[in-house]
Amino acid sequence: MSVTLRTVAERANVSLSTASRALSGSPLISEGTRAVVDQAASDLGYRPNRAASALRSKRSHLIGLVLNNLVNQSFHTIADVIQRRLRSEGYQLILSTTDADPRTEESLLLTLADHGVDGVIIIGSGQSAATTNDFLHRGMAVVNVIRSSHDSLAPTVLAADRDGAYEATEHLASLGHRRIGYIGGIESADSGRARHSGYEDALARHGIPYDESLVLRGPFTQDFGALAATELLARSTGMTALFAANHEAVFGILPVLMQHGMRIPDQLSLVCFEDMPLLQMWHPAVTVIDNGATQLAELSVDLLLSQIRAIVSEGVTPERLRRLTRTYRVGSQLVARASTAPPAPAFAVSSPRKARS
Amino acid sequence: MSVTLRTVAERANVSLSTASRALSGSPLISEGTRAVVDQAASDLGYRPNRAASALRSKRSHLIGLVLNNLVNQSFHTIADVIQRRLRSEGYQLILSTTDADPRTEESLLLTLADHGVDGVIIIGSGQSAATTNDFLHRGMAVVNVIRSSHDSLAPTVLAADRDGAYEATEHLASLGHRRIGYIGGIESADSGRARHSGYEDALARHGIPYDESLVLRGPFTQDFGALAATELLARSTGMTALFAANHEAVFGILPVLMQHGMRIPDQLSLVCFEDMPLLQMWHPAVTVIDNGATQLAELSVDLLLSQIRAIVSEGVTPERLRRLTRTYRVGSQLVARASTAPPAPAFAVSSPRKARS
DNA sequence: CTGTTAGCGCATTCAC
DNA sequence: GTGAATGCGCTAACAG
Repeated sequence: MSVTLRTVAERANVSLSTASRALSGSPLISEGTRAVVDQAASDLGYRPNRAASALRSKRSHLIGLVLNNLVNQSFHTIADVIQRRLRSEGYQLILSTTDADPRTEESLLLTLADHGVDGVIIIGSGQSAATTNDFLHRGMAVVNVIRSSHDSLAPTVLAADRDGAYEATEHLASLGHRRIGYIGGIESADSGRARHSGYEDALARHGIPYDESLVLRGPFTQDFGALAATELLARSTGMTALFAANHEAVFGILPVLMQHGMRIPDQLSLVCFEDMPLLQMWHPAVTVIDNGATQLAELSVDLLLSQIRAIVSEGVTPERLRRLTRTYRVGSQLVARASTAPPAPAFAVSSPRKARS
Repeated sequence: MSVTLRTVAERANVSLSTASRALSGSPLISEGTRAVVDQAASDLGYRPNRAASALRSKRSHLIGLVLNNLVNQSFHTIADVIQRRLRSEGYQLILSTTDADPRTEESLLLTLADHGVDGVIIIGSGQSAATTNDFLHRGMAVVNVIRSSHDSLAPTVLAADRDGAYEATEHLASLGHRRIGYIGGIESADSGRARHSGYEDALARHGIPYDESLVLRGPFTQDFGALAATELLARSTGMTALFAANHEAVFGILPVLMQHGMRIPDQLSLVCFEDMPLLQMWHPAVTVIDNGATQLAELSVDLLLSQIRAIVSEGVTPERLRRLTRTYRVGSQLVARASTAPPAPAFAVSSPRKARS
């Protein structure tokens, strides 16, 4: 009933294999026959059957993306970008969310393999290395993003969490702040740990003592942000600047600052991690560390596609796998806007130095 | 090399077909053999090859989701919900974004068909009815969401845009407001048109004359929101309430209101369309019309799955197709929060006082 | 360069 | 209930 490759071949008066080769752009086909076959195909409105093609060739033109959820700004940005890039390369994206549950993640990965995905991009728990390494050995491409996995043989694309946090803190210190509050993520999260140590390092570099009473770390939720901001404002810490390093918490922090009538940046300078439209339009516009979600996604796709190409040409060799294992960092970027300024002399704890250049 | 159904059959000492039937839960299999086959399968760690299964049975267990982008709050909420529901039913989601371009949409739909998706959920341009109707005739399930398509035979799930806008306006009017500003979407968008007419109707119902100078309609962008809010505040309209019916614009409107030191709800009552975390945490918390994105997604999946079941049992019959074509509305909900109050008589028309510190 | 042949792994006839 | 046989649509040897 429907038009298959056979129909096209008959119409073009060539064999099945010639038709197949012509349509898949094989080099060993004369220009003439290619034209004839192409014509026949378009006349008939031929569409290839991907399932058949995948069964035979082991290439489904499907890529799996595994991540926690789509609510987080960076996550849906990444999903959006990856999907666009892949489509332009002839791939489709199977999207799967895990809610950060390792068991769900594991089961999802296996299901993706059932569907014969050519590769997987995973923002994972770090606990599925055995499975994804097996994927690699079976000729699937794998890329880890945002979260690393120690035992994974696949390349990993990470955000520059430590450096970004360092830069944020440094920015504030350079403006003359010495009482810099920090609201961040939990220690058990890679990003939470890395950002906190960037904060610590920058303080040390500027000879500013680390003060626990200025630091609050907790879950990636709006509620925590609200709580933490309220708490920090309540304490008499002499805080003149705040670094919000927990993205989800920002949604709780901003309303609280506003509610307390904090004048930004006069009373309090503010830097947030991860840019978003809201922060640009805020009054005043908020200085941020842009973590480069778009670039993370782009690089991931690049690494995935180059793996797929290598698998096609070289196959699965130990040497190739060895070359694969590498960590990439996408640099973050300080976007200075109106929410940061030198501390108001009257409120500053120490005498304001001139910011060094 | 890898373990296939044949391996399982051999291990269980049954034929290929028996193994197949046992694993797919066919009723004409004895309990004993089923147990043996199941055991063999799990011993071997058997995983079915979906491509082969799809090729043979025409069921891929893949569903396509077509939408504009993942940035819009409602869109990624819907994608998230749909994906979860489908996974729990044994389906995987192929996600495709169109940027609202009908040509991209068309090509995407065809590609999804190439992959043999069992069904498609589409937030579309309304211009792909011919294609999706063809899908229906070919035994694929189709559901339109959020945007209707006049010629589509598939069921359509819509948000209650008019009623929601009516309710929002009514809420303000009931509080005593008579100068109610409106920032909405363009007339050419279904939702833009529907919400505007809900606004008009509610005004009429309360005997409030429609005043063009209070109404600004434009594209679904943050920039438009900022512009529109600035403009409305600049005009001397005596506006005491504002209905922000353009979701994307809200991100522009809020900062401008804040920037101008508008006291909400004292000087201005505010209602927004489409709820989100930020609005709950705003100070004051913003009254919204919740459009029920989650419910829209849930209902869409229900309709899709029931179609798939019907196709399996009844096949593609004209009667079934006729029964299919139906529009569903997910009611919206007014969530009254702190941003709406009766107009303050003394300040209603006078110029804003100094912003509080 | 092109045609012939042979399956990929599975679900589903049809017999028994 | 179970097995044997067939082919879904396509790609990839293998010849020529």
